[in-house]
Amino acid sequence: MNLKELAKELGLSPTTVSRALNGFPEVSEATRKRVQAAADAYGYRPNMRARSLATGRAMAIGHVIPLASEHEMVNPVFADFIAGAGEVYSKAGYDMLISIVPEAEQERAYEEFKYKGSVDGIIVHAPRSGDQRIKLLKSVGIPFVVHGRASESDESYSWVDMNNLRAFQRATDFLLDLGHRRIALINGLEDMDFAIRRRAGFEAAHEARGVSHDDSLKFTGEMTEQFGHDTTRALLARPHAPTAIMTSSMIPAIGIRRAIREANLEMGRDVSVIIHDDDLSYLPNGRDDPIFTATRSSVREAGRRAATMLLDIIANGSDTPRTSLMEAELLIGQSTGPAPAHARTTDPV
Amino acid sequence: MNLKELAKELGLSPTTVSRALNGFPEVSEATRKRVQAAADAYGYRPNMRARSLATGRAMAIGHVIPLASEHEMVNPVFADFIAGAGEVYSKAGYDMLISIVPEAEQERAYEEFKYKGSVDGIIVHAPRSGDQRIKLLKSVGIPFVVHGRASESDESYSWVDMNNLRAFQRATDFLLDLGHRRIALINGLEDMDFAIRRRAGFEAAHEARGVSHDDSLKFTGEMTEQFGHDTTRALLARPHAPTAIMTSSMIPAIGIRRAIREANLEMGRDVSVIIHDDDLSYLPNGRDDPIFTATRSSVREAGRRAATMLLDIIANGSDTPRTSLMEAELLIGQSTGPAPAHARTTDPV
DNA sequence: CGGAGTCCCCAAACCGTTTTGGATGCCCGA
DNA sequence: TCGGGCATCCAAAACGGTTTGGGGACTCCG
Repeated sequence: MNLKELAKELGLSPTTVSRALNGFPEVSEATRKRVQAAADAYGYRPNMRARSLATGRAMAIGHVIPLASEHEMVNPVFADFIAGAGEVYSKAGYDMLISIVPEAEQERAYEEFKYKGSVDGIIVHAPRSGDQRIKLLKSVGIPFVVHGRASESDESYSWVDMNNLRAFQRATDFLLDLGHRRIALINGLEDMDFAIRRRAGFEAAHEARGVSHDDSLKFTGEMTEQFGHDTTRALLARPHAPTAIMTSSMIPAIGIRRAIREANLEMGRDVSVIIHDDDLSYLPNGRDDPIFTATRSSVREAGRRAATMLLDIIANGSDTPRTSLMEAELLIGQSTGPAPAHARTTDPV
Repeated sequence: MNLKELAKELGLSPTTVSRALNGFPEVSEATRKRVQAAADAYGYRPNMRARSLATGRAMAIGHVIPLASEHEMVNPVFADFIAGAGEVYSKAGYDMLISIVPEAEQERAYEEFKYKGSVDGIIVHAPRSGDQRIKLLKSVGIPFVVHGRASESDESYSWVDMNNLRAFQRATDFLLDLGHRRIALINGLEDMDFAIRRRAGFEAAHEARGVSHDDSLKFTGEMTEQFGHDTTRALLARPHAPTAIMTSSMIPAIGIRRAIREANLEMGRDVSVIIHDDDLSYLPNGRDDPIFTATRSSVREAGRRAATMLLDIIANGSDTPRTSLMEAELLIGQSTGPAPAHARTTDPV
């Protein structure tokens, strides 16, 4: 059942039917009701392709999510981010288009989205240091919002981000307060923006107290369970093992915990651990008595905000870029405690 | 730059340009090359909305993924399944549309996909016992492939599934061989098809040997870390605790391991654990020496197969439904061992 | 009574492709 | 010489909506 047929059925012109259904004022209330009733009865739904061809709006948002090159890994936080964004889209009648492409083909994916006319806006995921994509998208001229920020970019653009620096600075402070002096950082890939900022927070906290921090305790890699485990095992085998470990996600933290147990040590007593918790629905850290002491910020909420922001930019234009910075909570759990006495002596390194 | 402009630029009709670019034979090789060169030079990409309006094909596949009602959880295996499917789509020039909706609104989502004309086919996720969606989709008349099967349905339809029954039967057999007689099953939600089949395999293995199995050792719930942990803790506190635990996913297994350690027991010695491993990219179980003994079947590969099958059905029609059953490997890891001697006596229950 | 203003409605153009149904010119064989 | 076949191109009609630019009927007012 299409518009023309419906119009004929009603003895009206397609124009009037269209206007009635879209709530234009040039149609009497009586006929509007009649049209609406008929549309419901026949189960009429306007064809989106035709509509968007006519209006020029695709009523869809594109997400390009990169496959980390090495293990073709898809970052598990995307699932929750997308769930948050999807909520907003479906309320607004928008579709969500997802394109999963190898790291290297991302730029082509953006251009295709634009030129094929299949989306009205784009969410940029996982920005890296000096990311080229932002420049590209600005030149392409399509509305977009970045989840995160591109570190060394002087371009201005809209973004939703968590205060990574502050979160990790606070967490590091907390460990320093507990007497820890050798703290390891098991971080995300080196050039990911979030990893850079977290590292900066980690280092700032040390420097504010004049505590030395050396690079042999800092690690970067893809956030897998394996990475957390292997790194921790190697760390604990060192003569002057760290007394605390910070990491960027729940997933490697599980591996860290495994390695600590394998070394017959106890987390929270022998080794303290602080993680960043994205509040993933399937890996809850616990509300009242969290397993891990954590900086927590809901990635699903970030998805909601980014989507809301993007739809707003599409609807109202953006003279000046919008930004939204979320602060993380610091939740004390069972995985942290004072540094063991024998380690409290001056750092021998 | 659209087709009309390009045609004018070339001094040709839109018809000829369209045919040249789409490889029709009615255009000379010379002009085809000239058109192709001009298209490349101007960076022309056909507008997908217009094209699909004209052809009637949307060149997009829809995935409706349900939000588990209680915790609004999005199943983390979707990420990998979608990564696999996405690979296939992008090679074939298809887009992927994702709609994340609360459990209850799924049917509406399917109808919208169809009537709005935004997709050519649909992948059905997470079928449940006696699922109504299959009947709905057949009546709606849109090609679809189910990831999994709907247990009590007599309808015929296309699906890609893993041999859940056989996998869990083999795994249970393996535990029985090792002398275990009290085996717990921490399974997915009761009416999920995969959970039903796995339970059936679990029970079949027991019955084949005349080993009793009682329902007090079987649990169903959403596959979170917490669920695995809490259930295991309760189990281990029982007077006649089970000596082995089977579970449906890596995620609860992590909680199971945590609970075992908290009880000062050792996995693989005091309590054996077998999991099903979906081979998620961010939670690798290890290749050569797996952490968990596991039945393994790549959900990403399932995504590839389902997508390939669906595209084939769309292209060639489907007189008879297609099916693809994947067998899981049984990988021996560190989490299993012979039943402890003191438990080998006849089951006191 | 005539003209202006409103209220409803409609015919036709348009969005950017594909596809149908020729049209043109040329070569070839009868 | 003429008709048929072939190669190459094109004009116009779809596809299913929205939007522009009126137009008729009615009311109101001078």
